[in-house]
Order: sequence, then C-alpha cells, then structure tokens
Amino acid sequence: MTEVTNPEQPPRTPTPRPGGRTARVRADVVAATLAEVTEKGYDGLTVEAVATRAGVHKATLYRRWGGVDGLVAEALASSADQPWPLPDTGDLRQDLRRITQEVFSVFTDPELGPTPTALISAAQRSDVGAAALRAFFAARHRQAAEVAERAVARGELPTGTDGDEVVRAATAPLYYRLFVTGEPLDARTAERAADAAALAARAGLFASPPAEPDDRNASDDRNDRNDRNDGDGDGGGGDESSQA
Amino acid sequence: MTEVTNPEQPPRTPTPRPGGRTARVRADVVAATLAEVTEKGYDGLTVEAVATRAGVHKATLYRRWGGVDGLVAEALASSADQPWPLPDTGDLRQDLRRITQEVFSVFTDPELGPTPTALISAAQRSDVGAAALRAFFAARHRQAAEVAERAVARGELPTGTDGDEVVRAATAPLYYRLFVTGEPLDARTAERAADAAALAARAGLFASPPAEPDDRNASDDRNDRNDRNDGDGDGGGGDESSQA
DNA sequence: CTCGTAATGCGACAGGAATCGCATTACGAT
DNA sequence: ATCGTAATGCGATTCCTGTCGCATTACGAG
Repeated sequence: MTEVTNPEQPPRTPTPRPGGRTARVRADVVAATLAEVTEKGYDGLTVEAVATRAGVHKATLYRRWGGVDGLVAEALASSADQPWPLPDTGDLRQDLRRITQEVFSVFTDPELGPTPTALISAAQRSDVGAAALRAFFAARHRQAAEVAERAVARGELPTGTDGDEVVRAATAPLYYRLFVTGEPLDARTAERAADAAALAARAGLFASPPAEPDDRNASDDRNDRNDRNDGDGDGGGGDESSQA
Repeated sequence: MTEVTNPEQPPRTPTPRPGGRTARVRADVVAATLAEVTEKGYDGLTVEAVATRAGVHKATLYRRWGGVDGLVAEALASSADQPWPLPDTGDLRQDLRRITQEVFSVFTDPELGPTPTALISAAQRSDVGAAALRAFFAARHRQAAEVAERAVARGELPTGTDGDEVVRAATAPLYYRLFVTGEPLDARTAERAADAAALAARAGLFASPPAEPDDRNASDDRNDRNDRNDGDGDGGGGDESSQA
C-alpha cells in the first residue's frame, strides 16, 4: 500500500517542507487528539472536534491524516516513543512482576488510564491504527524482552528462550481482561500472570525449537476421549501452520 | 436506564407480544447482521444494509436495537448460546491444548474466522456491546472451567483452584494476539499457552487465597535481591496488596 | 529582501445516517 | 370470527460527516 522510498532513486517529494508550521500543526493535532480521545472516548472522537481544539481547519486534518484513523495512528506512534521503566531486580519473576504491575497501575489509574485505554481501543478499529498498534507493541515487546534476555545470561532461563514470548505471556492476561473480555483488573491478576510466565519460562516452554521436526500435528482429534498425556514437556508439538 | 419492575405492582408489560413475527424479524436481523459484519467488517456495518438484507425497515431496527451497537450485541448474545466442544481427555494439559487449539482453529479458519473476529471487534466499541462481550466470555469461561474442575477432582490440581482463571491463562495469549497486538497466530502459540497455564495451575498459582495451605513455591523468593532502577513503588512482595 | 509554492484556511456542497409522525399489518385474546 | 393494540412499514425531514475548489499564509531557496 504505502509507497516507500525507492532505493534506486530517492523519490524526492517535489519540495519537502517540514517547516515549522507543519510541525506545530502536527504537535497540536496530536495533543488535541489525545485530549479528545481521553474525554470523549473513541466513539465520540470527531475530526471536527480535534480540529477545533487544535485550532486547525478540519480540511487540513482530512488531507494529512485522512480521518480519525490516521489521527489515532499518529497519536499512537507518538506515544510509542516514550519508554516505560524497565526493571532490573536480578530475578526474572520479580522483573516480570514489576512489568505487569506497571501495566496494571497505568491502565487502572483514573488519571493516566483512560488515555492509553481509549487510544488502543481506537487503534483496533482501522487498518492504519492496527498497523500502528502492531508497531507499538512490537517496540514494547522488544524493549521488555531484555528482562528475559538478562535471565538467560544469568543462566536462569534456558538458552534460546524467546524473550518476546515471555513478555507476551506475562502481560497477555492483563490486556485480555482490559481489551477483550472487559473484566475488571486487579493487582492479584498482575502478579499471577507474571508468576505463571516466569514459571513457564523456567520450564523451557518458550525456548526456540532446537530442531525437532516432531510432526504430530493436532488436526482434529477432538473426538477420541483419552490420549492422556502425550509425552510430557514436549514443548515443541506443533508446526508452524501460520495463517494470516 | 431501563425502568424495571416495580416490586409493588407486577410490572405487566402492557401486553407483551413475543409473537411469531417479532421472533422472525429478530432471527432475520441477527442473520443479516452476522452476514454483514462478516462481509463488510465492522466499519462497513450499516443499519440500512442490515435492514435491507433482512427485509425489514430500518426504522424498526432503530426502534428495537437502537443502532449498530444493539445489533452487534444481539448477534453476540445469540452466538453465546452455541456451546463449544468441551474436551475431556483425563489430563488437564491435554484438555487445555484442545481448547486453545479450538480457539486457534476457529479464528484462523478463513471460512469461520471472520465472523467471530469481526463480532468481537465490533462489540468492543459500544457499551452495550461490551456488556454483551462480558456476558459472552463469562459464559465461555464458566463452561470451559469444567476441565479445571475435573482436574481438581482428579487431584491433579490443588483444591480451591479458580477454574475460570486457568481458562483465562490458557486462552489469553491467543486473544491478546488476535485482538490487541494484531500479531499472527500460530498453532505453536496455542500449545505454549495451554502448557504454561497447565504448569501454573499445577503449581497452585490459581488457588484461591482463603485457605492457602502452603504456597511456598509461589512466593519464597519474593525478597528482591537488588532492585536498582526505579524506586520500587510497589515492593516486590505483592501479597500484601490485597486483591480489589 | 523577493519570490515560488507547499501547506493551510475558508466556505459551500454532497451524501448518508438517525429521527419522527402517521398508515398499515398481524399477533393474541375474547 | 372479531377486535384492540403492539409491532412494523413508509416517507419526509434534520443533522452531521466528509469532500471539493479557491483564496491566503508562510516556509525555504535564491
């Protein structure tokens, strides 16, 4: 979709003008978008309201961002830069607890929570927003994976452990409640999730498959009622039947 | 908002008429909503399109369901009835694997997937949809929790284990990818999630707090060794922070 | 400082979504 | 079979979102 730079010939936008005004407009719009999405929620997010608040004509917003989708994506991209505090306690479980605790704190804080909550919810709606979300979480994962990598370096986790996956396992239950089921989130859940992830990581569940072409694909054996315990701790059961 | 029964006077809806036509209209509308949301996605979901497809006037839809939100909630509520196949292999890990495998299969199936995917995404947007979503997942959790309860009965899990929480732990990573980060989902992730949940459940991480006979393994090393970095607002202990 | 033009401001217009009052249908009880 | 009324059909109307053409501003090069 997005036409990007041609490595051969730098496309050279006719006369790029990243001028001061453009930058100012962008900053104002991002701030206005965040404020609006926080107040009104994503349902009440209107291009015109953002334009009015930012002191910019709505046509400009439509031209540059295409609509609400682009505004949200832009705001999300801007938010992706700010790094979270990364714990380093020397213990994986503790680090993961800090991370999940941080997620819990931010999203449940009546002051800070609504903004990222509304932002993520809004981003899920459109394609551009979804792309921005993927980039956002990819950055988060990559950043937070360091706690797992340090654990590997300490010998706390087996070599080849997928740090991103450890982080995902720890935080998924929180986001699951926040953005899927809509269930309330409590500190206990945050701890449990971290502990469970640490446990699984120590057990080697997130270690990359060395080279085990063990092909027992779990296709459809849901009828047979007992094939209990197919070899414990195999961990590498499935193949990558990656479908979009 | 909805004025409900007055305890004194039996409310007696003037003359309830759950007649044949009303039911037919409802069924048609639900079917049309599912078809529309599958084809057009949520963004392209229009009351008029649903009305046209269902052969019902749009004013009727606005009156009975209030808008797109209500349509989605209705469709979701209808979908909540159909039970998923519940495995019973005699082994918790296997059961959980079947469940996550089922989730994976349904949502990645190019035929079946789009409908529930679009439905859940759509439901996240409005309040009524969110309420329907909570009910939907509550039903799912309650149903699937049986695999954990059977594991408790078998002595495979400690008494007092929260079955819903086990199910959440197993499925959260899948929904996290599907509906939060937007990352692709593969069979391996499904297995890992199930295995990790089973591991954590066996370790007693999901046992209810009231009577915790002994949870040493879960909290023995909670004393943080050396937290450099942030000023530890939390205290790694975490146990003292009672669940809300 | 002067000039070319990208970027924005501005207002009008189109297009669809949501609402309202009234006529018509058909459910359900007598 | 008949009747009262809930439920639906129907069209007009209002409101708002998104788009377009043109005038104006101000960035950046000379």
